[in-house]
Amino acid sequence: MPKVTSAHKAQVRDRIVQAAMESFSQTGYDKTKMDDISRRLGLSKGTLYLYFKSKEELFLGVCERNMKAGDNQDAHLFTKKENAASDAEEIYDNIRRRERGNDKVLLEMVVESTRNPRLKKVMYEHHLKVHEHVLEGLKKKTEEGFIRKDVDALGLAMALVALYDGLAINRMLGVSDPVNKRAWVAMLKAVIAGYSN
Amino acid sequence: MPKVTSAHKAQVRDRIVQAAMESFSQTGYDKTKMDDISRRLGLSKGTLYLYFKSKEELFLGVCERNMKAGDNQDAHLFTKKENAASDAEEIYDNIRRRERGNDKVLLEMVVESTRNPRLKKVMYEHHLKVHEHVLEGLKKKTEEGFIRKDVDALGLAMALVALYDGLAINRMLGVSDPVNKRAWVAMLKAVIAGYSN
Amino acid sequence: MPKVTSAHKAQVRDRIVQAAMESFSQTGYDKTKMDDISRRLGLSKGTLYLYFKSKEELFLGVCERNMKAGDNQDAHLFTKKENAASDAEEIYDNIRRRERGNDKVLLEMVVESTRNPRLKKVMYEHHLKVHEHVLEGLKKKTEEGFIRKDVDALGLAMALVALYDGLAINRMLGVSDPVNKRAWVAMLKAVIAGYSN
Amino acid sequence: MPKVTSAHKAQVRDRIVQAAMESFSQTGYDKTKMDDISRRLGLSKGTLYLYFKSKEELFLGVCERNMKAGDNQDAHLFTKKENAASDAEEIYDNIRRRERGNDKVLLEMVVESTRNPRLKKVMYEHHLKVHEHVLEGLKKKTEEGFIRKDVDALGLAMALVALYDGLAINRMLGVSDPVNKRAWVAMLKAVIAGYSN
DNA sequence: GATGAATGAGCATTCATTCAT
DNA sequence: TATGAATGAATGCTCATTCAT
Repeated sequence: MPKVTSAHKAQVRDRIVQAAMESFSQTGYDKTKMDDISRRLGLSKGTLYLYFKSKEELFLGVCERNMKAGDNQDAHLFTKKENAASDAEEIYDNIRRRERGNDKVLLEMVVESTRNPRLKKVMYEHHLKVHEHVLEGLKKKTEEGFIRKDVDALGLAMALVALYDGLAINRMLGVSDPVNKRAWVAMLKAVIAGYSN
Repeated sequence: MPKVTSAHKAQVRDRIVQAAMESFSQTGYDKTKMDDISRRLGLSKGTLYLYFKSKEELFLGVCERNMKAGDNQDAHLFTKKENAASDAEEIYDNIRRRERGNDKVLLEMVVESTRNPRLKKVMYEHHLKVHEHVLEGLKKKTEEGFIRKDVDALGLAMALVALYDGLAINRMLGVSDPVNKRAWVAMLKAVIAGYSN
Repeated sequence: MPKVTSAHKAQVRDRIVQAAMESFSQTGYDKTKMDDISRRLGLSKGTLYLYFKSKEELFLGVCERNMKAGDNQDAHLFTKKENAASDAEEIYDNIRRRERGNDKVLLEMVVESTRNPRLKKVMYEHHLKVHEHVLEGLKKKTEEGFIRKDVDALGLAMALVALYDGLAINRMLGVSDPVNKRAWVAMLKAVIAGYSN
Repeated sequence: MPKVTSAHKAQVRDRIVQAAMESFSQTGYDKTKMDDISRRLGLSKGTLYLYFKSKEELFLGVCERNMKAGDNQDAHLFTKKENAASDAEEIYDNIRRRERGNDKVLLEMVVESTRNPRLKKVMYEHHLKVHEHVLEGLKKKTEEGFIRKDVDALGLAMALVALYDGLAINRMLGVSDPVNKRAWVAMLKAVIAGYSN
């Protein structure tokens, strides 16, 4: 995937992606100028084009990196019914921590993806992976006897991800994290109450 | 707010907003050209500026209209525990039906709102209204004895809205409606199982 | 010259020219919008086009009117050597009074005339008339024996007009009227001292 | 003030100002298109914006340059009474020579300055400098005993400048240089006759 | 005659991209 | 490799002018 292979190149490429992500986050894809990114890096505009063929390609680079990060991190999951509330909070915090800074680009990415098939594919596949990851966790809990066997685990996994994504939208609109957490907890408690043994 | 006031003018204004919404939905705010919108309408570019003093103002017009539409529509709610699944589906379908065509702009609007305080305010306030609306429904169900009294109704209301919003993101990424509905149902069943008497 | 002949028409035409002159004075030809003029008049934009075929034509109307106004007014002239200073002041004041409000358009007109042959012609001819008018005055004074016979009266006449025009430029730049008058008086005293008997 | 600083850049900047001056002179500020200027230079439109951030800024660049040029050049002044006429002619020619090409923009500048405070300031200050410069010359002549001590030297200096400016207006209107010179000479002879010892 | 909504050519400005050094 | 000056297509917005009512 990297255009250039020496260690140094890979490093520069990484710095560019990082700076681009910050810019895209703050200003949005369209409103971010290549100039902004290069200035943020202390590099010349021309250099960006040594590593990425176009602005769009750079954006895809950012997206791909975001899709990779944290892929395999283990989400902490429920322990026992009584701890539902505090467990739920911890889960929320964990996910939040992982993506510090990402959230705005993520939305941006979703919006862009409706017009960019390649991006859509990358994101769709990543989404599936996340679903599977959560599903994995749920299955483990089912095997441990924590969750009832007749639950639609995949449906629930997808819903949990969607819930989290929806709270990201709240955050964009200025809803504070504690309030979001409250919504998350209220829902998770319902899930545990309803689906656990 | 309307620059021109006669009945006919209000109608033209509406057509413009409608066309703009379609364009913004399909192409995104930045990539939509004023020319596109006017061409879609069969009007001249100049005319747009008789009704909206800038592209941004037009976008806000679209946003405000979206925020208004369906404000007071009653969401069908749960009937009895046994019907949980089919009720959930119906709710989902109801909301979906209301916003046909809107979903993409909505995301676009969220993204833009992070940079436009005025838009952010409009959307935040609308969000609150939606929360209250759902809360109202939950309270009625609580009074009817369908939902347990110790439930954090507001938290749950917010979570339901967030869940729905999150599924909108899924849709953007190409997740099919039936699959989304499955996630929604899985979650709602959990809520009913966990929170209803 | 008037496009329409009934008394009422002529009157409307006059009001338009007057309003246009004010607008052109304040904002300059290019920056003045037809809208500004019509709004100032409380007439519709379309109406302007019933009286003038184009913006440029309207500007010419303004110019022609300016060129006509005050053509035959008699400038007060020198009385006797001893009164030179006060006479000079009075002359200056007289001319000033005549053109209240005009000065800015006049400059504007000169600038435009370099690109508009028809306007140039109108103004050039007017200029000649003014020269002749002043020349007339000087000749009378020569006959009265106040001015020496060997003076180049036409050259002097032109110079007096130019001096006055130059002071108009000063005014544009913010030089106050008293200061301008001082310059005028200093020069006129020299002329009287040097050329009178 | 220059956006770019290397030697080569300064040179390009100069070429731009020069070309802009020519265009503004010929076509006037408003009617000159950025395209015209860039085409005249054989540069792209975008390049202009590397050196000046807007059309207005470029116009100010032209103005500032015009205000600087020839600031300290010494005007030849009167020698003796008998030479009044030829001296006057020479003075006129000298000033004329200095400003070849400028005259139209100067008028344009005056007109614009009534709407642009920054420009007004630049021009007003330059005007003062010119007045002082001429005053200096007159004072020297007074000390040399050529001019009478009781003359209002500052008033006279201002009047001389105004006379010259007024002749510039004549030129715009198509009055030929010889004719203008005749007016100038007629007036200067009067001054010398009236004010010299 | 009068109106003012509609028009669309015109223009300043921006910014992704290239390329000579 | 790295640079950043130069490019020019693209686009939001303006405003003189027209014309149906």
